[in-house]
Amino acid sequence: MCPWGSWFSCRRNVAQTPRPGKTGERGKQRKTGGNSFDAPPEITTLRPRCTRHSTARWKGLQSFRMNDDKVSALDRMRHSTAHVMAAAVSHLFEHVQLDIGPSTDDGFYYDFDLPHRLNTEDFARIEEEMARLVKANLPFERVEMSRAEAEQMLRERGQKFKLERLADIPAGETITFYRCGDFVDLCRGPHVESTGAIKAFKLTSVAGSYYRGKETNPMLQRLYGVAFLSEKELRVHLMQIEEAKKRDHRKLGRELELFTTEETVGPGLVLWHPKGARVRLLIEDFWRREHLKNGYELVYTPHIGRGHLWETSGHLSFYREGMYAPMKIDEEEYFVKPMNCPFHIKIYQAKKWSYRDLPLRWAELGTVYRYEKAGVLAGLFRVRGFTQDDAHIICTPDQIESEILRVMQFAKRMWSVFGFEDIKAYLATRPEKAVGEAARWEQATKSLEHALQTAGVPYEVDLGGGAFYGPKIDLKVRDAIGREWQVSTFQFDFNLPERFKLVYTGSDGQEHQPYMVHRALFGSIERFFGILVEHYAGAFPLWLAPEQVRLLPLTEKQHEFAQTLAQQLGAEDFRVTVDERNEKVGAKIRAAQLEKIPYMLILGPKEVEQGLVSVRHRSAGDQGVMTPAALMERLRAEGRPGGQPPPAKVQAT
RNA sequence: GCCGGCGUAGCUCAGUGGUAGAGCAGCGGUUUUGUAAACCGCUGGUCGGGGGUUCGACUCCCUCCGCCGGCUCCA
Repeated sequence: MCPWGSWFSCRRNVAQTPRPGKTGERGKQRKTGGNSFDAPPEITTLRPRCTRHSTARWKGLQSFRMNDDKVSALDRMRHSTAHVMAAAVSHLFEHVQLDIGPSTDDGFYYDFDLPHRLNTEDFARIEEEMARLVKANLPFERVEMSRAEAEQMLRERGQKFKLERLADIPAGETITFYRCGDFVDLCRGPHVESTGAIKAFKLTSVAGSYYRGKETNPMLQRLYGVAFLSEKELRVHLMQIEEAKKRDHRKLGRELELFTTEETVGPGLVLWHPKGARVRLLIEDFWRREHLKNGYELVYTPHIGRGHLWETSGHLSFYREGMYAPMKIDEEEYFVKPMNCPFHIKIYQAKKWSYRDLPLRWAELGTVYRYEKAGVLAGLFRVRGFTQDDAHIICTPDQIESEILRVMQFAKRMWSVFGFEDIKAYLATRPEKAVGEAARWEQATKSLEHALQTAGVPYEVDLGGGAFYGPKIDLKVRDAIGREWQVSTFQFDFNLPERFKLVYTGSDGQEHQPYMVHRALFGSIERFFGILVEHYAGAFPLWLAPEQVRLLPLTEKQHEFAQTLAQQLGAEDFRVTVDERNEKVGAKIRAAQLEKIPYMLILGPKEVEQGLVSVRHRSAGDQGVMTPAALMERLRAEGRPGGQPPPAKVQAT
């Protein structure tokens, strides 16, 4: 079983996260879901705002609960707003069963069961009723009760979920209710003094959610809202949501003709259009060159393999639901690959290796196919066919530490080229059920931690959060608008070397089992591309722009000059087109701006006469005239991977 | 997979049971244009697919597909 299981899960966490605009609250759910009752917020401070995938199973973190006095005023207010919303819903609808209603990263939610199907048209009424309760400035009153009293009260009110939540509260713990007007809720608190403290809120969405997050449980209706301490903050938040929407890679992907998916092709299967394919090619070329520079060899492996291989690897027994049905070839079953590792292992096994040959670093942009449930597919973030930027490192025990450090530094540099400087790491250690000797786990975990310390990457430890086959490091990066993305992963694997009986000959002439590390820097090229589109808001830096320069002749009298220039630029490997349409230059500029082309050259009679170009940059605006040579020098400087764009001047796009 | 919403031209969107519309894009003309949209004309649709109700369905019902927001799954 492959190592990518846990990588897989990280990816899922990310992919599942709300679209921009509904930033980050969902992560909270799982944390609160298992709690005994209407839970107060837990550690929001560990995650920056807009964390989009913090659903992560940080078991270590989960056990940590904030004390009441540490709950921020904002969280307290949001939690109280959830109660007010629950009160409003109880007033407006019949037979409301309450579950829980915690605060989230930017607001709150409350889970209910009621016969009426809530929809967005109900929001106005609910908000109105909430506003009424806020205006009445009703006090929140804390009420302690004995378990018997609490049970009786909940039973009288017919609150079956609350009764179950009550039963979860450990014996000896104080049982508290909060009363606000006629609304009483089993809740640990704390709350604001009175509803008047609630300043600015808005209901945002309604969604189904399983009771206690269990698929077999009934599905409740969850109302989400956002809440802030002032109207102004709420407005700013709503504007940020708008900004995130503008960056949605699915929208930009279509507008900029980068990629599409198509119903008759199948969901989760990506069609790369020429412009998107060009960007992808540039990314992949860069990736390959960097890997070769960094001591990797590149390999290629097939898309399908015999069933026997996947039996040995363990995929068929442990991962089959993620794999597509086999195809029969010459009476033999073949499977489309969900992972690349077994093939890399087979390359290793093609000959005998000595300790002198190690470490081996083999990389592949391997396209894999995995079954994903229909409901979870999302743009490029969650697809059924994708390309891993995969590599496997096979080394001796005394090489692992330097190898891990090397990978860490490699990742840092790669991310920085794409403008991601803010990186955080999560070290996941041995879970209860695990394969591999304890000593190996310990050595591997230590080497991971040392690498993090040496590389100076801030990290948190997720105790027991590793996959059963080995410890791992996951990296998160922060994008241009502050959202976090789970991206790279480095995972030890004590399982596959065992299953495939991997060996090398040591200096003692004996056979030893090598260490194996799986790593992906970008995760999946598709998803990385989607992140990049949102990070750059579609305005790729010069080196990645599918079209770098567009020449805009004023009239057809300048076409010839434009073509000559275009040829010169093309000869220098710049990606150039000429807009020869019968349009005014303003219209040509507008088109180029909307296509987010970095440079526009306006060519009129003056330029032709003097042999100059009038340069306009998509964000810096009019740059004046210069010689073609000067322009090319500038393009070369800016057009290196990671090259700096000119200072941006505010410009409406 | 589950809950809710949505699906009308390439795109964005009007259209509440009685002959399918607009803007943009595209195409053809006119215009020869100086840093974010010239003007005129034309083309373009099984109203996501299938079934049903009805004299008549884009509109109402059922079902399937896809998309969006969540939940779940994620060895």
